[in-house]
Amino acid sequence: MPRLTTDTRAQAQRVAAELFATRGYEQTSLSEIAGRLGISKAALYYHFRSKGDLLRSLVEPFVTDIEALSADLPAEPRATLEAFFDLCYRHRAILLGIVRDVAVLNELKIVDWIIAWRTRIDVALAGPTTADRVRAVVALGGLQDTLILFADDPELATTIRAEAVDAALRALGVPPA
Amino acid sequence: MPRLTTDTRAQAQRVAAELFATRGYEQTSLSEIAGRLGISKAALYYHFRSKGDLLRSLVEPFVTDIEALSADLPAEPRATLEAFFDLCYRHRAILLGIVRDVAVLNELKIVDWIIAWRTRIDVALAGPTTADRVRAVVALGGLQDTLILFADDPELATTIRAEAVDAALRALGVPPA
DNA sequence: GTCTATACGTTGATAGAC
DNA sequence: GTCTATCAACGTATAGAC
Repeated sequence: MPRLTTDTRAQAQRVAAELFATRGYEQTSLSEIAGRLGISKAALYYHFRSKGDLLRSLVEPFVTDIEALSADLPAEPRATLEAFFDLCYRHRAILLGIVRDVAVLNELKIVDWIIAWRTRIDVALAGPTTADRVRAVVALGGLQDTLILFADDPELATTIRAEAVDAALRALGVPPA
Repeated sequence: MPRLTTDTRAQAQRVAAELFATRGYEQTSLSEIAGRLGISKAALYYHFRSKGDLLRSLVEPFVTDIEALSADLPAEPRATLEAFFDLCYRHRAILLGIVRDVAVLNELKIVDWIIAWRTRIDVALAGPTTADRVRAVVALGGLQDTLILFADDPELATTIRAEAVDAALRALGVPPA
């Protein structure tokens, strides 16, 4: 017998991710999540120690993937930008949630970690000086904004990806191959 | 006799802008604002009808300036990008607050307005097709990210501005003059 | 203009029955 | 695993004295 969605924990994560993405973390109450699942708030506490714990369980796969990427960055700038785009695309649900309520990064206490990670990619992409970093910020930041502003566009992973990577590459100031 | 900071209302706005920028809107309580001012929570309600009203009073000048710019856009892409940067720079305090907690845009009920305004600038800068808009998003988004990530850098308005505008211009794909 | 006091809702979280 | 019941803490907002 195939089990479809029997796992309450996984369902709660799905619903939470969706609500966080639209309302933001703080604006989403556990009552609301429980309500959608048709269970009580207290039942949620059987599956998650706290609200922050639920959030952490969503962000964790994202963090793991980022670690993997930044530990093994491609040599070519274009490949790096594509890998970055694809990674953010895969985790676009939780990415939207974070963008919607950046303050959660404080709660997660991973702000320093994020800065370190971004800096590593920035330097690898553009170089160590401030001017280099500015170019990297425009490129990566712009690329990421694409994922947010075209979040609902069905062509996000194809047409838009290609055009966005091209634009980011130009922003970087890398001579065309 | 010179009046320095006698106006409680203005002081409240100053403190609120600062707290919103660091904690985000929802995370900032009126008690905290009142506490910093050395007055009571209730006293705040003399100056502002509600918490949302206080927020609106901060965002209003930003909105006004954006209206002015988008009603009279420069002809040259570079000038447009510079004007956009300078506008965001002038209002960087409240901009940071919004970024910190994008959900406030729902509260302000200006989401549709923002989308319309961004679209207008995007089209003027790059053109009407989706591909055009992607380039514009990378350019403007990247530019704006610069203001956030280098918010504390003293060279933001000078060196960084120049480098960022150049990068955004390249992202746009405009042939160098 | 600012205060104290208070009303009233909602939140995250816990205890204990089933 | 899920429930009901309950908690303390904090939120916005109001009433009325000074």
